Amino acid sequence: MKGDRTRQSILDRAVDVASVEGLEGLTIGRLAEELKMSKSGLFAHFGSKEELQLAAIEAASLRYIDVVVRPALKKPRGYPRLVALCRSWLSYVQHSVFPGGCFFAAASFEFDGRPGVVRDAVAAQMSDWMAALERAIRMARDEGHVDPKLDPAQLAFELNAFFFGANFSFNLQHDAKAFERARSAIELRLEGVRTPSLKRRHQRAARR
Amino acid sequence: MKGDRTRQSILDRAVDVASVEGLEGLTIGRLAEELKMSKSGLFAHFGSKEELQLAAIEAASLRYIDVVVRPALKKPRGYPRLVALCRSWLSYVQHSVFPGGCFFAAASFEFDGRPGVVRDAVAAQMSDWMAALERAIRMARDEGHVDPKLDPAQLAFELNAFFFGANFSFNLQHDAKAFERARSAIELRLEGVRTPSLKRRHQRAARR
DNA sequence: ACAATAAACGAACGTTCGTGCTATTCTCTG
DNA sequence: CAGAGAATAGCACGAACGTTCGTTTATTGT
Repeated sequence: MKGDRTRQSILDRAVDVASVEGLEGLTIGRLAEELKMSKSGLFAHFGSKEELQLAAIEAASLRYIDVVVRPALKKPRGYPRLVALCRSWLSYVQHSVFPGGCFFAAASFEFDGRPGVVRDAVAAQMSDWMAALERAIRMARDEGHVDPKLDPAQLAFELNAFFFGANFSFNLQHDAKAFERARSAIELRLEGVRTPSLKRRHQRAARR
Repeated sequence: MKGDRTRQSILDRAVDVASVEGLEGLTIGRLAEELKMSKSGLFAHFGSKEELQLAAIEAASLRYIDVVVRPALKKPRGYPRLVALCRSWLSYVQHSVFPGGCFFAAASFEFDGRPGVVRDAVAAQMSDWMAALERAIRMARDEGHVDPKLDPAQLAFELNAFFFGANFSFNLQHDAKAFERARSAIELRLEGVRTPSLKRRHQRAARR
């Protein structure tokens, strides 16, 4: 239907605006102006600002999954997929998939410390993401690619922190070395828990 | 002057509100209401909302330095001071020095991707903080407490990322293990670059 | 093609926003 | 203790906010 297409184009724009101005700073009037439609026409699609915010979070999540998660799932489970996930996260920020930096990082820091359904939705999305990251790590452990004593939640915490750090250095500080820093932090940590691969063992054995 | 006292109490409240609602969400009317004074009376202290925001950033910085930086400076330079800095950062968030979580983390993610003097002020404060952190690391290196090949800016990036991660896990996710996670991440990293202390060398030598 | 339905519009609502004025009250100081 | 100057209050402003309304224009199914 026509309405669905319009709704989608509204949300595409809303997500971009919100990544810059914040979900609270996102305004119906401004959005309508940018899309050259009436406030009331736009408003009717959602019924309230809060519903618009929730829909924007949902739309942002789809884009996020498309750009960050899905490509990494093509890699074989275990270490390669985990590395791919980290790589695609950094490139997701580097290529400004959301013009204001990572939508969810921004939303997380905007709504922490404030109650409400919007905050709950943001927290839920972040939990989903952290769970996905943790799952990738657990698989790498179960495949024997990393130290079996490794706590997946702990590593997920650390990797996610590096992602936030990269987003911060790149978008606020405009640090040219932002991704270099993040990459080497991640690499050091991952190499630290990696178990020597069969291939490498064979290589070492062959050398003798 | 009476005005100075009033101004200070306004800023104290403004900083708290802004840490929850954001610097943009901070509103003169609401602030005046909470402080039981008139909008215009409050307004006269700053002349514009932007000036209020800048003053709030300044006030938040003073509180931050007081709570995070200054206590750590009492420790001897080098590794002890670096550890103290990390500890006081975590406790600063744990004790909700700002009710909405770290003021500067929130402001950083609110204003990244948006131009203007407020953003510049936030970025400058964060640069100062990162420089201070880096300095503490460099001292530890110069004192011979950590690996001389260590890049201080790199470690500062990583520690700061862990701080953001702790703030996120604690304030948005309400993860009970937030600080445990952050602490062990920090400890692992610091122990990794630490040079064996003289004391420990003596201990090891004595054991033989 | 026509009736039914969906989508978009324009105008207005009451509030709140930041920002000016002008007047009043308070607080220091001589 | 009086007068100068700072601090605060009161009121009004235009603009923007989210929201509601009745109406008009498009799109759809038959």
